[in-house]
Amino acid sequence: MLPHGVVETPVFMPVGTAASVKAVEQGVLEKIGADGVGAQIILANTYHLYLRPGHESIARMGGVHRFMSWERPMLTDSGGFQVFSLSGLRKVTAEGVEFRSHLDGSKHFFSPEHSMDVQIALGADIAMVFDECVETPASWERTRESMGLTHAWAQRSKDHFDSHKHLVPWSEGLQPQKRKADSSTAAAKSTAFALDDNSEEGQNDELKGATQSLFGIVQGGMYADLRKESAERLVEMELPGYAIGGLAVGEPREVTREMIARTLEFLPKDKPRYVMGVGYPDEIEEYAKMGVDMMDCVLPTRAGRHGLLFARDAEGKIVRMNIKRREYAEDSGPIDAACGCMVCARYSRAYLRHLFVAGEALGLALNSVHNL
RNA sequence: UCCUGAGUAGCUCAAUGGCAGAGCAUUCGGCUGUUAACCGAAGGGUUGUAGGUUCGAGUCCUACCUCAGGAG
Repeated sequence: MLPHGVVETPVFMPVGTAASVKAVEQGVLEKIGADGVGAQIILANTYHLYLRPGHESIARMGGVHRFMSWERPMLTDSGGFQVFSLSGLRKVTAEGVEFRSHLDGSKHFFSPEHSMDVQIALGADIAMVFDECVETPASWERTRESMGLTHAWAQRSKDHFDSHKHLVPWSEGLQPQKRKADSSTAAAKSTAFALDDNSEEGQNDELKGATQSLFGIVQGGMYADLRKESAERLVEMELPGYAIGGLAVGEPREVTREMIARTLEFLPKDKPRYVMGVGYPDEIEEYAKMGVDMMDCVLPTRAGRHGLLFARDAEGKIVRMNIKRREYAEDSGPIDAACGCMVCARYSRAYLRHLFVAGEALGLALNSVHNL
């Protein structure tokens, strides 16, 4: 149970880094699916929102939910990955990370405690522990050292979070989404979404008791023994959910799958298990079948903005469609006849190609919606 | 009719007399906890035409053609 509602799993979370799932308006995001139901939960980013417009400003504006008018659950990434991936000048110590803003070069310092303060202020339904993502490839020794830092930071994140988290944050002015309750999140493997704005009375009261949650992040690079150690160490902290981080950073798919499998077996099945940063549509399907409950990825939206669409061939296999290709110039068919999304129901490949080639913003939005 | 300026890739333009290039466009590829409506590759030329000078001419000279501006 999250402050802004129930999330049915397995679930894919669109990435909305700067309080925006790029090119997709919130009202559309809520109902993009074939069944008229859209994203259940989105991801926003601590690092980016801290730098701009600033978490304190967002808190004064009523939190991310009210700020961006998103009434459903939201998860915030802790900023650890951003510090790793885009801050050229950074200094990691046991205390935290000193880094320079990619916007203006100004110096900043993130500790686990500070990351928690920012995520709490943003009003995240689910916050993530502040972790360090090790580069790939990295030696076993380097990976283990980094993993140890992540564990220490996870404990500090939890200690700080537990004494500061909010009840139903910043949502006084917005009605929480009312939807069918399903407490067995990890067990629910149905792909049918059951969000319902007309569910029974009393749902609001139940939601009001929900607090922000903090998930742990398993690291350990590409070493199964370290993955096991990391998972066990985090499970000892008794967090409400666990993520598998540090994957899909350049390693082969087989390695990703292997690391996920070798981590899942040490994570409790009755809590959400979240693989961060994946993936391709077929990967999402595969990992969900392996028992992963949550995934997020920029791919559907970024690829969409870049003209790469995902569709299924006659055999149901996922295929890539580069919509700018000449062959679609007068193709009156939908992206994917079996898709049923609001884009496939209405627009042709030829039109989408035209929009993309002409640089029309609508094309970016429609491509993103289809991929999501 | 005369004067001036300009003619180089599909377009807009570079290139001290010394290997003819860029941007855009075109065609294709890439994208995994977003610095990304982004990044990359490829194709594309008798440098307006005809002569001349020179070891060597997109570049200098002559004539012509086309376009723009000006004068009459």
